[in-house]
Amino acid sequence: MQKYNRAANASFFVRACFLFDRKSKVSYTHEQIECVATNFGGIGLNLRLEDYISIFIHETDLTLTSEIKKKLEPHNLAPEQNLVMMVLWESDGWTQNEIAARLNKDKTNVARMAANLADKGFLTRVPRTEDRRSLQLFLTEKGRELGEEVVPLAERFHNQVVSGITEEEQAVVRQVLQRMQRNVQ
Amino acid sequence: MQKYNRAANASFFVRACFLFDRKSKVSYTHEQIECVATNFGGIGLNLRLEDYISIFIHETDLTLTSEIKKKLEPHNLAPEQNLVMMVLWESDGWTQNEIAARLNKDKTNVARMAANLADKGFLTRVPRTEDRRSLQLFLTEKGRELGEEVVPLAERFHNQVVSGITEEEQAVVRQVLQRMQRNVQ
DNA sequence: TTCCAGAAGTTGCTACGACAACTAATTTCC
DNA sequence: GGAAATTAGTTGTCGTAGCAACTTCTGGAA
Repeated sequence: MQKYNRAANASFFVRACFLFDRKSKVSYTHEQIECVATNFGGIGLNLRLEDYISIFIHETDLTLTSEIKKKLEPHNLAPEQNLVMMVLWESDGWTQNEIAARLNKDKTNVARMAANLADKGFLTRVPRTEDRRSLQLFLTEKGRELGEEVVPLAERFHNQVVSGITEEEQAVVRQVLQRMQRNVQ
Repeated sequence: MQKYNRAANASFFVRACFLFDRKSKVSYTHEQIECVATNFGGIGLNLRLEDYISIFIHETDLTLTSEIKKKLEPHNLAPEQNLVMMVLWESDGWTQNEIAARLNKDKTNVARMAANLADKGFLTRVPRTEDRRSLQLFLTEKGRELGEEVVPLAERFHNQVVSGITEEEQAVVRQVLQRMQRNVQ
């Protein structure tokens, strides 16, 4: 539950406020920051950690992943394993490589997830007769039944995530995140 | 480099288009989707993978992380290790627990990162005299010199990420992501 | 037909992230 | 003053993510 011992947070900012100038050349509105450190170390810092939007995106991702993880745990399913299952619930019989392409994931990880899901009895891995290198993934009855519970759960989670956020805002977020991806590639 | 063997992507969509109805109750604008599967399996799917904004956020995070990872690699620094160093470049002497609070990270992972960074010679871990449980992290000369190169690199990366994105758009993204985090907690 | 390039999948390794369970040091409270 | 609770840090485990190197299989070129 507790990532760090709570007192540390207060002490961090107390010491920061004590040791450093309260004023800084930039003003910040992020509420968790109580005061702004001035850099004495000689290294020119123009940005603070709170300014890096990539850090904020990362934290958001972790928060969302951690919550869906909790909801999936009772079903013996990890978040990314769930994505493999989601593809199969749309329709099964895809090869691991096709699943990897669909999910934009590394084939090695998809292979490990598929092996794990097969161990749990949610799917079977069947070598393709026309190409014995390929493994097709088919839902077992257990895997199909799992979908009856987990698909609604996933959709409820999505609705929870976007509740109170307008379609326009969602569109802006998608477009901006897409642009960020293009910007760095 | 190549996450999956490229042919699989084409084959996924070729088969999907062949097997499934091209029309669907919902229309999508995400360009990577060529056609829309209709669900035959009996499981009621109202959302497709492309609709889950959390998946999109996750992919964005992975893309950004992977790019900064490449840029940091020549400096023998991993992305999250870099965040620990960023805190220390602001000012050093924080305990591991304080660093964890500042970065909103699990103290176990901060401990391992600190040990790793100490092995690399970028910092030293000094037990505090007043409380011998705590380890304070201090930059070594090597660690301080690293900042001279890496801080500008990180700031250039941030500018690259947000280039062509207005302040207003960034504000919307921050506000929406914040709301999503609140929505699930 | 044989050989070679490429494709599908696997194994091993490193880096996180999260959690449980642990040691050791420090506070709290009776 | 001493037992109990709390805190800082560590170790182990599992689930991703990404990369290198490998085997096996396939299909195309000579």
